[in-house]
Amino acid sequence: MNKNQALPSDARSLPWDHPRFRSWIAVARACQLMQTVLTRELATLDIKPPHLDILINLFRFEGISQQELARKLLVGRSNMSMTLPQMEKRGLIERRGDKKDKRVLRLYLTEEGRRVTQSAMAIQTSLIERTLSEEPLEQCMAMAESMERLIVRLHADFDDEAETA
Amino acid sequence: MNKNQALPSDARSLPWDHPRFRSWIAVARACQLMQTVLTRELATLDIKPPHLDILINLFRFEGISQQELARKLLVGRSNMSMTLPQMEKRGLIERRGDKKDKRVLRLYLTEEGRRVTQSAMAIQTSLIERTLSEEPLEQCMAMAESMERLIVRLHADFDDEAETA
DNA sequence: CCAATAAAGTTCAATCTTGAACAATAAAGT
DNA sequence: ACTTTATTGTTCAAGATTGAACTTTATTGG
Repeated sequence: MNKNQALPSDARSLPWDHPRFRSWIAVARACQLMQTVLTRELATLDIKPPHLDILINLFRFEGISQQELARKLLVGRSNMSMTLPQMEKRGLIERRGDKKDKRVLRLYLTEEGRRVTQSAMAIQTSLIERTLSEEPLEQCMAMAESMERLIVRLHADFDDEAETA
Repeated sequence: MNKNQALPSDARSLPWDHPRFRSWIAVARACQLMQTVLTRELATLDIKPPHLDILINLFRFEGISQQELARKLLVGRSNMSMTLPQMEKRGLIERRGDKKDKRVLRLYLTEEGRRVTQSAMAIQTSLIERTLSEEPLEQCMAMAESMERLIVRLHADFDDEAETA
């Protein structure tokens, strides 16, 4: 019985024999598909999922800084520096310097941005509702709670590895 | 009571009031974090999640064609045409022409590729087990079943929109 | 007050991904 | 047999993302 455990690289005990592994693969696959379909449906508004993520965050947290936004979205600051000016040129958002701290740029939705955000959220919500409608509400809630726990755990790993490096 | 429902673009009834929407956002966020952490841990092997996806599929389905692989991974054929030659140069995989059909290239792992795949799978499995260890097995299984159903539903949408276009 | 350090944002080069146009081969229809 | 249509894989240009180096502004410590 020690034999198998002593050989981590052994072909026995393949990952797909682990129930949690299989479960997670299903989660990842569903996410990827959802993303793909969402990308297609958002095309009518000429925006992509990353833009929607930004818009939704500005919708909820008006006046957030680029840094804070990048952290929330788990992307690099440079990403924001490349993407936000484009969205500004398209008239979706506005960037104004902070009065107190001249380093930070605070972000706001324009009226047009707010309209696009609401249309896009309607598309996303409809897709999600349509896709999850057959799943019992209890099951959805239980899933959400599990995911919240995973997020906490993963964030610990994330920050750990970041400061170790 | 009719007032609110008659205004779909109204600011009331925000997406995050819908329990299924909130649930899915949590799923998406957990996935993204998992991906980020996995990317960091795979760096020691000098491969990235897309490479691992390819390796795992070759591990399971030896002799698969580029087309089939692209379909499984939900990426474009051009992606495979760009990525696979790199992996071939790194000695992880091998591409051999099909005898019957001169159009198709069939994919195989090299010995080195098999070693790397096993190391990478060990990393991924360990990360998943570590992250999901506190979730009851029943809950994991229920989640997996939900996800399988979502995948079926989304795939229907996916194919629909593809052939409509 | 001044030097050192930290933080916010930008720039740039490298890498990934995608979709459209293309070449080669196979399958179908006549 | 032969023209048309499909399929497989490649190429190319455009767009997205990242990490490192850099600039400007704040903060900290002497």
